[in-house]
Amino acid sequence: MTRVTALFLQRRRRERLSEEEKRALEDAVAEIRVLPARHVLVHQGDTVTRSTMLIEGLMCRYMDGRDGHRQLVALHVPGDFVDLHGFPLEQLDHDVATISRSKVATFPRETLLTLTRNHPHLVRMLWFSTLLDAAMHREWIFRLGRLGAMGRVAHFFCEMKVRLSLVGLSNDNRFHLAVTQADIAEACGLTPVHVNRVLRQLRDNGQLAFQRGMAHVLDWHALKVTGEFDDAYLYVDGTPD
Amino acid sequence: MTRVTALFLQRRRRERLSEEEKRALEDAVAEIRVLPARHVLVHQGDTVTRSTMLIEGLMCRYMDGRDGHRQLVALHVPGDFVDLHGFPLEQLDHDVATISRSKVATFPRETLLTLTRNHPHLVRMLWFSTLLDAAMHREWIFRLGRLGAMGRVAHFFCEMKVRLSLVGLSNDNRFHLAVTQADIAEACGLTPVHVNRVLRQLRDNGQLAFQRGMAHVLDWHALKVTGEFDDAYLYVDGTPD
DNA sequence: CGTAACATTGATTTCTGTCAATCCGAGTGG
DNA sequence: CCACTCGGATTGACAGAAATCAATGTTACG
Repeated sequence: MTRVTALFLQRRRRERLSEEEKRALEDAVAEIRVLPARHVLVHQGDTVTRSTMLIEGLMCRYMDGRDGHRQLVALHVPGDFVDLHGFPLEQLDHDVATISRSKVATFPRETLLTLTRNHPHLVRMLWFSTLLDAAMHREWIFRLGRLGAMGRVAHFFCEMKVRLSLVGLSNDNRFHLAVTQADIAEACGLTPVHVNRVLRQLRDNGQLAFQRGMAHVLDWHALKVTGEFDDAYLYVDGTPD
Repeated sequence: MTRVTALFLQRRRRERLSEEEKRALEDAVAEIRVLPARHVLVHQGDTVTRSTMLIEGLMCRYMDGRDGHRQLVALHVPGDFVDLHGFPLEQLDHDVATISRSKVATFPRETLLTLTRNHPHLVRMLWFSTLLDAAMHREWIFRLGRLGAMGRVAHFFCEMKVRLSLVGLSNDNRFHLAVTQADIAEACGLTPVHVNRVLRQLRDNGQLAFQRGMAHVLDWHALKVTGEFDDAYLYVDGTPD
């Protein structure tokens, strides 16, 4: 029997979850839903009464600027909790939305509270998963603060390739990523027009081809150099699961 | 008797710590040390055997780029844990260092593990404090991705003013912040030269004066507008503005 | 087949980085 | 007490990167 939570922390460097813990987490799922593309799940300031894990699809977290421009602060792939930060914080400081059509599992806040009482070790795993988000946030800060446009886009694709690989959604050098150039722009702090030019350069350089939601890494080493990418911050587990 | 941990989560929107929890946290302090300015406390990749709370001074977390440029990912004021992320993560993905001479309290990892077993509610407060860091990371992503140079520097000073106020280090519109223009540049993803020009503009605009480590907010409202600043992400407890 | 969303391209402007010099203030030693 | 030095701050001239403005092209889909 495959569990909807099977991808949670998959292949991450961490203590193992016991069978009992896995079952407890699985049993905490109250509901499984499908959300349409471009659907806002949580609004900034909402009081959080449940947490959500992404099972299939692509979701993001973002903040709004005064001029209406959005800045993505996270992109979520299957296996990620998309709003677990709201569990200790009780309110969220940002919006959470789908990018493509997504299947999600819902964990009621009350059930999670019970879990934390009965499974202290599982709590540390949940905590760990939110700190993985924080580590990715830090890397995004680095990306935006220190890299030029080429580096930012290259770094973005490097991260997505590794994260999708971890959950079995990229085997060779291709992977599906249902984002538009405008989404990439919102993630990388650029304009869509400039993202377009950068993608062309990466293609012409023979590093990366991206079109219609399909990324093809042409030269992984070169792409990592361009994006100054090192996957240490993703806490990938060396040992097989 | 004042506790060294008295400033922890001070004036943050959260459940209260009981007297017993406060005592347990205080008792977990193994050592109090003074670190010189510009001293690296934790290196990227180090295995974390203890956690550190800043009592007095100013510290930062940063990542190194290939060309030797640093990017700050966090700035810490008294009352902050500077490396609590390392407790669940076990290793850190970034460096932690002092900016000015700092007094810190040390919590051995083992002691914290015991705490988490005996005080489940306190664990959620520690978790909360790391997610406050994550919320600040997100705001920094927004700052870098969506604001121009003026906005970034204005936003930076807005955040520091609010955070220092929370721990009693800014009463009127002045506060001491022992950073150089180069530090501000590393936090805001700019060059020191450009930070200098922006500071001059902010001074000429009558919004902010900063010299020799002393910031003077001349027009709080205007500064917040320039930095598109809203303190919601700091989870301040019952703030009058 | 028409429409809307997305992608592409070129021309131009604006902003920030780079380079290079100078200035200033605090602490130091003669 | 006064040169000296050094880190940090300041300024100006210039180059380069990315934004902006404005079309045009392409694809998916009802």
